Amino acid sequence: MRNTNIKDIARIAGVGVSTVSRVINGHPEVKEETRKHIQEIIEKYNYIPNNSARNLKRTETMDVGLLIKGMYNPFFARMVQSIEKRLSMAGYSVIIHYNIDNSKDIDAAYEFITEKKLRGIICLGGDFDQLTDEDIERLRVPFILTSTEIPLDLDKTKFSSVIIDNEKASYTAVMHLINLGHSKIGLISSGEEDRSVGTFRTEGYIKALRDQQIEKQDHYFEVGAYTFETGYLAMKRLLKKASDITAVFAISDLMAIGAARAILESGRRIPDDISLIGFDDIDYASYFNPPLTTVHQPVEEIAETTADVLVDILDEGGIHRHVIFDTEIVVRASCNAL
Amino acid sequence: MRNTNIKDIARIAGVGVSTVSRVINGHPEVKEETRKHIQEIIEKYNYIPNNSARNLKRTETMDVGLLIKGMYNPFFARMVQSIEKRLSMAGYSVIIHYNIDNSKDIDAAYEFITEKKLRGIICLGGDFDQLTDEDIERLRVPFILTSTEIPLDLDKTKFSSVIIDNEKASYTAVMHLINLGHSKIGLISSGEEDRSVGTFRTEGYIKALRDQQIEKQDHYFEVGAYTFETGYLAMKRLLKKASDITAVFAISDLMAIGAARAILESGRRIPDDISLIGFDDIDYASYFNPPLTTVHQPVEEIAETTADVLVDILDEGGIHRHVIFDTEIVVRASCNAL
DNA sequence: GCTGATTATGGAAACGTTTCCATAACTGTA
DNA sequence: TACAGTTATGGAAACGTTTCCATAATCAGC
Repeated sequence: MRNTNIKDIARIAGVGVSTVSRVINGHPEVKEETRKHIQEIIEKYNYIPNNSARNLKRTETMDVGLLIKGMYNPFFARMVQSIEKRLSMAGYSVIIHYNIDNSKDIDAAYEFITEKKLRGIICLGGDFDQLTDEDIERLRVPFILTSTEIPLDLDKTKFSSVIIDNEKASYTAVMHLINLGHSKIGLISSGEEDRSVGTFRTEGYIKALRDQQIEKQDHYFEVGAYTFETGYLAMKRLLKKASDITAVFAISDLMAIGAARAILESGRRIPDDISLIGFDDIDYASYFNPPLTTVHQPVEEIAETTADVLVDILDEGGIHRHVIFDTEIVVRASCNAL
Repeated sequence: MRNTNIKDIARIAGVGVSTVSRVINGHPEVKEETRKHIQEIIEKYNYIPNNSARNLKRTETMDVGLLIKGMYNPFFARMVQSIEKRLSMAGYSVIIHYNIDNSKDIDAAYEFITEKKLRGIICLGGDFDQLTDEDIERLRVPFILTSTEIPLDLDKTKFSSVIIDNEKASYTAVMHLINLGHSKIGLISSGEEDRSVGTFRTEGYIKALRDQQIEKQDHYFEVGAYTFETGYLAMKRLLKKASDITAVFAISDLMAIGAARAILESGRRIPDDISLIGFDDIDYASYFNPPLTTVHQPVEEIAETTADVLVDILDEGGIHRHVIFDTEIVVRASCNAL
């Protein structure tokens, strides 16, 4: 059975197709009476415009892409939900895609956009250090980065970003530990090279130590990949080679909680023997035992802003912008004064 | 600048549009030589077919919907990722939507399908107890349920489901506690009525007690909503009115971990004073302190099967089916023998 | 009631595909 | 060489909209 189309409605209502089209799209130049009449017919016959035809004619879709880097992560999951909510309220369909193979994130974005004819794209995480102006130009649609680091030397008017200052956030986390009297502070960071989220959080750690004239020890440093498992493993290595540390900063809550397991397994207590601080402030953090002190990211605001920026550009012809959110330490029970 | 279209390619290649179309769609009746030639032109000009036009002509899209019930939940987040992976490999775009308002899930599904012209829909969670055959008929596209309970008296040939036996799983969890010597067992379930996931898990609890001739105590029962917070609050109430319980079964890990916080805050220890068992086996369960004994759901297999069923129906004309996965208790450190 | 301006409406082209149908170009056989 | 049968190709209609342009209807001012 063929679906009813605009012609059917026009015929039944005894008007032209253009008038029906105008009613559907809320154009003002239709007589109130006619509008009502057509509206009724539409309701009665349960008519829903064909999106493909619409998109074809308009030469654009109402689809936006959400490219998510890496494996499952509760912080990202939270972002996805809030972004979707906002975007769908604005009438857009959100097509998600996880870039889990190792293709360059920018290439994944390009393919995603062209293949699905997306109107815009939001990248959640990912590594864009090698990004060039040409890469962005090639995309042809609004490009928004979030939860990642943005490269230097890029034309800032050609893309948007909604991020935090990772170095600063990290600095305050380590300062928190130092203020508590710690100087033997382990670091569980991520293994990336280039200017990534991980390297900036590492920078913050280094800077805090330097500012406080604490000598940086290379063997206090270990690497994971933002998961429980890798945090656990990194902590085990750390405990073996740096058994004198009194505090640990893990650059994600997942890794911090993984590390906690290793600490506990070794017979040490948190925070009595080792203080522990994480990063993100995912829900898990406050419900961990002991409740985890961590760096809070305003995930809800970040997500909403990210979506709003895209909608503003798409619907209102807004310009690209770069917003940086503040983070704050939320003190719970996983750190002790020395 | 207009995008290159099939006519451009045809003109440049010196062939008809239909031949180009045949090449694009891999039809066999094109001479190898011609195919090669056209292929080259396509590559050279970076031509990508317009999906809207294609969809319009074919009168169908390549979009499938993923309707997610309720707020952020790590179990669902995990499912989303695996389902997307599978579906996108099969060439489908996955449009997500969270049904967070209180509209009936089946209505949300209907709107989602018609509005976006979806080829099929997967519902993650949600309440479908009032579902009728007519509701499903109205959808007109393959309808797959997962992580929910499916109503009785429905024509099973008209939809698919990929689920677990909630009552049985719950039964084994409580039996585990009973076998450990517990008889004063608190229950933190969900507040739904009807035949929902929560009621079935409650049923399993009741059945286990009955089978072991343990009298059911109404004040051992509390209600939450699958979140840390509600689990915490439920446990606080439970502790107040049923301070003699020696074990608690929470029907989701999130609630179990929330409950753990309340137990710990009250000065009691886990498992020494109170044994605790959860449900789902999210990643966090094994990294909680103490590691949480829980009911393991094979989330990866469930997700993959769900996606595969949909693809099979869509691409191979497969029939609807109903698969039930086994669960198992994974014993960790949150339960003690009495 | 006439004019000119304004408002409301209808017709048809165009968006970029796919596919049916017709025909051209080849094959192999007699 | 002629023919039927196959294979390869091209043309054009159709999918369901939106929007431009033309025209019909209405209105205000005299």
